[in-house]
Amino acid sequence: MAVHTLLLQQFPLLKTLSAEALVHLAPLASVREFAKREMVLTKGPPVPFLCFLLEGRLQAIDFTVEGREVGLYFVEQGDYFGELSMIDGESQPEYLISTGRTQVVLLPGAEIRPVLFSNPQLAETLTRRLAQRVRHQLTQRQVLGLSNPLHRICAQLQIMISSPPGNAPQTHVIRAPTHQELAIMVNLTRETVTRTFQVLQAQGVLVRQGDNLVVDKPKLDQLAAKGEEK
Amino acid sequence: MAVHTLLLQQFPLLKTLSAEALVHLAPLASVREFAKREMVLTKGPPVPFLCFLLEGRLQAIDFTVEGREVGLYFVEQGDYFGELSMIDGESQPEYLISTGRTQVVLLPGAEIRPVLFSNPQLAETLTRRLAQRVRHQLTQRQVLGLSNPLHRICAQLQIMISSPPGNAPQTHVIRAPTHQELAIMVNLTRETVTRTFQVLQAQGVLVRQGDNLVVDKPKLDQLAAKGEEK
DNA sequence: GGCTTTCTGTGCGTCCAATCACAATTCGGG
DNA sequence: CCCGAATTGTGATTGGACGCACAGAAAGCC
Repeated sequence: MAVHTLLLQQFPLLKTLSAEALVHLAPLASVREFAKREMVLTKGPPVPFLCFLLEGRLQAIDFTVEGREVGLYFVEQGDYFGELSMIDGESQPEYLISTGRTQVVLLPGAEIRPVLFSNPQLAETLTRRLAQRVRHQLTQRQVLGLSNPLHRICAQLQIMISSPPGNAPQTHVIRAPTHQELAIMVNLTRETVTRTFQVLQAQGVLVRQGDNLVVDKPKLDQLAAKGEEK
Repeated sequence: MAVHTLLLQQFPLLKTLSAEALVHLAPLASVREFAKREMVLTKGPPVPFLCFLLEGRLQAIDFTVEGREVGLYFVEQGDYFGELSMIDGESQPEYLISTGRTQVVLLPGAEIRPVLFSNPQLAETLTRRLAQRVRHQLTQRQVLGLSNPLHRICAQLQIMISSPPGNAPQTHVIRAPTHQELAIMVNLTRETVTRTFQVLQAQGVLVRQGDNLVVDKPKLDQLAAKGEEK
C-alpha cells in the first residue's frame, strides 16, 4: 500500500488528474511484483482494481477448449489493463501473464471508479483508449487472415514495432518475445516460428542482440508486402 | 432526409434521449437503402455519420494484402455502427457490406456528436457498448484458436445464436448466412464450410428452412465441447 | 417464364504446417 | 560457477485443408 504521487503521475491516464485527487489516491495504491510466467489477472470474476504496468511486459492470453493457448495482446510499460470490469462490471474475459519480471500498480476500483466517470476529461480518454483497443484488435484479426506463416509473423512484427508511435527510424528495437509468445499471437506452433525466424535473420530483417530484437523496418515492410498476388 | 422521431426512438442507443432532442434530430436524419452485396461504409476517411441498422444484416469485412476477405463481425438489426470515427476522429477501419436488402439510418456526426458527449448517460451507454465490442472480439479471436474446422464453425454458430440475449430455448433460428460469409469469419474456405455443414445436418444439429437456419443448441454445445482432449 | 447470376455441392491432387521426438543452447537462481 | 529449467534448433512424417474445376440448385431480374 501507499505509493508516491509522482509514480501515479507517470501514467498517461492519470496525467490530467488534479493534485488533490492524486494525494487522495496515492495512499490507497499498492505495487506488486511478478516473476516470469506468473499470472497477473485470472479470467473469471470482475477485477476489483484498475491495474497499471509500471515495468515489464504482459501478455493477455486465453485457452481454447482443446487446451491450446491463444495470444490476445501485449501490455507495454505505462499502459493500464483490467479496465473492462471497471467499465461494465462484468467478468474479466482473459488471463494476463507476466512475460518477465514485472511491477504492477493496483488502484482499488471502488476509489478510482467514481473519479473516472465524474471527470469528463478522464472519461473521454478512457473511451478513446477503448476505441483504440477495438482498432488494434481489428488489425490483429486481419493478420490472422494471412494464409502464409511468413506473412503473419511479419505483420505481427510490424504491429509490435509500431507500438511507440512518433518517429519512424530505419531500425527498431523491441524486447524480444519468445517464439512461443509470438506463435500463439498468430496461430502458429513454436517450431514454425523458429524456422521462420531463421529465414528472417538470413534476409537481414532480424538481428538478435541479447534480450532485444533489432528489426529493419524497410526490409520488413518489403517482405510483408511481397506475395501480394496470392 | 427527415424521418419520424418514432423511428429514431426504436434504437436502444437513442431511447434515453429527450423528446426535444429527438425533434431536433429527426429532420436531419436520412434513410438509405442498400442492395445485397452493396458497400455501406468504405474503409478509409472518417465517417461523418452515426449509422443505425434499421433492417437487414451487415457484415464488417476487410482484405489482406493477398486479397483475401476477412470477416470481422456482423451488425444486426437495431444496432449502430461506424461509431469509431465519431469517438476518436480517426479513419474508418473496415468495410461494411450489406448481406441482403437493408435499410440504414444516417445521423450527421456534427449534430449527434455534441449530444453524445454532453449527455453523461448516453456517453456511458456508448462506452459500455464499446467494452462489449472488445469482449466480443476477444471471444471471436478465441474461436480462431481452434485447430479444427468443425470446432470453429460450431463456436461461430454459438456466437451467432447468442446475439439476442435472454431466454435460452432448445432450438434457435437465425437468418442463414452464406457459406462464404461464414467462411471468412473463421478462416476457412467456402468449400470447407459446405462440407462441414453436411456433417452438422447429418447429426441433426442444423436444419435449413428457406432463408432461416434452425439450430439445435444442446447438440451444438455437445459437438463444440467434444474433442476437448486435443 | 426464361434468363443470368449467385450460391451450394463434390472429386481429386498438392502442399505445407502440425506433430513428435530429440539435441543444443541459453538463462536464471542459489 | 554450476546445475536444472526454459528456450531454441532440427529432421522426418503425415494429415487435412486448400485450391481448382466443374456440376447442380436456387435466387433474383427483366
